[in-house]
Amino acid sequence: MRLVIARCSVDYVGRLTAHLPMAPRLILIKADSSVSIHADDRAFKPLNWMNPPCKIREEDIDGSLTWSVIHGKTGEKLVLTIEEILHDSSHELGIDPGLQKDGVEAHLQELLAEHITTLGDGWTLVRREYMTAIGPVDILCRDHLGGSVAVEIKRRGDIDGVEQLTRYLELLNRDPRLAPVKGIFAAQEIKPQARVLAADRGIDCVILDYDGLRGIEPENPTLF
Amino acid sequence: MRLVIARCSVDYVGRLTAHLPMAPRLILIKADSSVSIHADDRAFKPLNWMNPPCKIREEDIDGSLTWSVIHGKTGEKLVLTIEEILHDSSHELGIDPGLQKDGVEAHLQELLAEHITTLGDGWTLVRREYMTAIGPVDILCRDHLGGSVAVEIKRRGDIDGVEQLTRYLELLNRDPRLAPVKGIFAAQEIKPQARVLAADRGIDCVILDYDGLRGIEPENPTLF
DNA sequence: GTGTTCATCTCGCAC
DNA sequence: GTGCGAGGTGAACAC
Repeated sequence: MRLVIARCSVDYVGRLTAHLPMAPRLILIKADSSVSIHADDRAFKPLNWMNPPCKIREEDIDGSLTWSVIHGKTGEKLVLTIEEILHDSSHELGIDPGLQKDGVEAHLQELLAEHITTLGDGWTLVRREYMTAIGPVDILCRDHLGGSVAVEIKRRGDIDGVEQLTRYLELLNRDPRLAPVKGIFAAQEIKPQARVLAADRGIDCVILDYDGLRGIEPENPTLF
Repeated sequence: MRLVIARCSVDYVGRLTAHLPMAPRLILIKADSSVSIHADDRAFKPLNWMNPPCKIREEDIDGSLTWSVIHGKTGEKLVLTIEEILHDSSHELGIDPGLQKDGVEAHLQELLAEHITTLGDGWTLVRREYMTAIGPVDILCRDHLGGSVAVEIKRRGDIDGVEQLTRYLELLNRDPRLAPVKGIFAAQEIKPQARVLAADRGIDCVILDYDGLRGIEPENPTLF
């Protein structure tokens, strides 16, 4: 990884056209040749960048330094014009062991499938990721009377999720072995608008208690 | 901006729980106190980060360096345990003049509004951003016969955009001053599935020629 | 490869 | 503040 602090201007031509006026910035050049330009705020997003795979060509034209970064597949172009280099250092980092995550949608699905009776006594799991022509339904199960129920799981329940479940239900209800199929929209948090739309479509809403499903004290986790 | 290359492990507890094992990485500490941890690949996304507003507390416990970053509003926590610092430098950058963009949806909307006859001879603009209860319709106009037309503009036309326009049309058609309202889905590129759904809903699709609208040679832009 | 969906999405804007 | 939509979204996973 090469760290450069420099006064530079940047031009990007690709999915859009963008320009950064001359100013001091951080330029990150990583081992995969990807380049990102950072200002002195915002943790997440660089001002400008080029994703791998790409190639960097360094040129010295009329005493002004120019770095051209070209994407290998799309031909997108990022051109840095450098007026003054204030810092330049390189470091060997090696490949990263990577991030270990917990608490995402897949895990919610897993937990709810394991504890399907959370939705009602006597309910049984048919299967997770029940395949349909337009995609997999998160969970297909049966209620205590044997009626089919399709469950759509989201971390945060939005209007889109209700639309998605609606499309699944429309399709599933064409299958005589399943019909009639009820819908349940399950999420850790459901937006009011999504709740209204769900009610209008005859879909029940269920709030998922992540920690409860894990059987852990429902308390804010602390590190130390 | 402070640049630190260090062997570190990272724990994040907040919207999810995540852990990075001990390894050499870049730690960026910006002027707004935001922190991001980068591996030696991927231009865009840090391995881990904390957005502003946040506070950093540095501690030296049992000879091992610990940086705790806590978000000011949500209480999210990022804890860095540092084993060895390989590089540490600070740089004054000042505030950035910012990115100038061109070619986004707003500009497409502007251009199409200016050249509304692109959609048909004798068509007239009613207004851009026509407000409804569920949000603004990109363009409302009238065709050569005076019939109302709602236009949804996207850079890339996806199934979501068709759903969105459908909701607007449903609402607009309840207004007796406007009904019946036709729909047009306009984008630089329209996905086949979106096209099928639009056809099914009686919505016309129009491909927007960005350079054509600008009156510029429809050629790939090159920098030099 | 293309398509679909998730994300600690981030970010901006309007109400 | 909250909601909604855009993003050069990026990234992962299925087909």
